[in-house]
Amino acid sequence: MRENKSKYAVLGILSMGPVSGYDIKKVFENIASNFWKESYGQIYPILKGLSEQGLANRSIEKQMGKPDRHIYSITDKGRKVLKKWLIEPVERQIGRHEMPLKLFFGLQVSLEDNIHQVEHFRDLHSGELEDIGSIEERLKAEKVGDPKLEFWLMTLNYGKHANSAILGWCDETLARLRKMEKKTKKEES
Amino acid sequence: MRENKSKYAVLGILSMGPVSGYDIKKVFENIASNFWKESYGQIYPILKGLSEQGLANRSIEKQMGKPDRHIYSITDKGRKVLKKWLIEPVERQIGRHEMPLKLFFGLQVSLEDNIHQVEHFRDLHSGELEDIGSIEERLKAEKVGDPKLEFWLMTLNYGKHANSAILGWCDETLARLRKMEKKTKKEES
DNA sequence: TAGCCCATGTAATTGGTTACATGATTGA
DNA sequence: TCAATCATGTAACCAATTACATGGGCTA
Repeated sequence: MRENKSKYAVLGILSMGPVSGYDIKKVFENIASNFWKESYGQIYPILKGLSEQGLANRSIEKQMGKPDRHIYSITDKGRKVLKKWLIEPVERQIGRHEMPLKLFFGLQVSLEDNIHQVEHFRDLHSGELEDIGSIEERLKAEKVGDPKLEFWLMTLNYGKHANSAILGWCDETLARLRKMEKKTKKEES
Repeated sequence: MRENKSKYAVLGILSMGPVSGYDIKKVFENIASNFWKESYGQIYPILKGLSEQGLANRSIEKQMGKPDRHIYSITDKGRKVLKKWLIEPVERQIGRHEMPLKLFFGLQVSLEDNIHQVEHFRDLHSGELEDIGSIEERLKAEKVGDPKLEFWLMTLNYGKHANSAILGWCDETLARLRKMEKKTKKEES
């Protein structure tokens, strides 16, 4: 089964209050960037579909000097559909991870090349960890007393665990690769 | 830039020795299932493309009582293209993680529902950890002395770190959800 | 005898990104 | 004055899965 998760992601944002397609993109970029993303090419057609299926209603908000905002609100039917999806058990999904794939073919390049690749990969993820940290601080300040905050912090914590684990793996892997490097140098001499 | 990584994944398998499309699928399923997968719908057209571009050569192996095997071998040009990709730095990729997405909308369902979901998610990943363990033992026995072994173990270690981190997150998250549950019960009484 | 393994491939469909089109306002 | 932000949407394209088509041999 290949369900359209984007549809539920959008419906989920609507469940927290009426927003525009533009706003939805912003939420994913600014709060949930750590585990989700959506492009406009998905969001706008989905919003159209949701209102056609009676899962959301559209109203237009006029602004001066700026384009009109198309605001969508979730309907009772929409909320029901969302809840049904939320309690459905998640399925196992095999992601595609480029870093281990490249290392799987590591014999094709030099140990030095492999080391550079892992070092670069480590940098990417330590940057991500920092980003999560700043989102966390911002939310803790902005959302005091908001009942959503506790759930949002849990999703940020997911990113913290995932990225720290990768840093740990990088360090172990770099140590192993450097050990191999020393060994081959010894054998050469 | 939206590069075709499947092409390099297939080329990478060919770099380790001549194989058929069927074999390639098996390698991903039995050794690399932890970080990669390919469907026949991708593999066969890619192999066709590779031989058209001079990156692989095809030969046919006849078998009795079984269908012919179409064996592909990598060419020098193919090996060069693969190496170029292997040393290119990996890009940051925002995956889509359904579990934190659902938790992001956690307010829409009961704490109990959230707990069930996380418990189920935990089971999935502890199963995955076990799978990785058995692949590791099998490889250690089968591939003694093979220079690829060390690299393959590093990719398995990636899965170990990633999955252990998720288990840790699940435990923390379950504790937090249960604490919230107790608190709401107290408030009700 | 039902179902899985062997083995190759194509066609249909869905999922997702990127480019394009439009245009005013604001800040560096 | 250049770039960014605000704001909505479509069209073209690429990536990937699933279903379909074929068919013999093996095993529970």
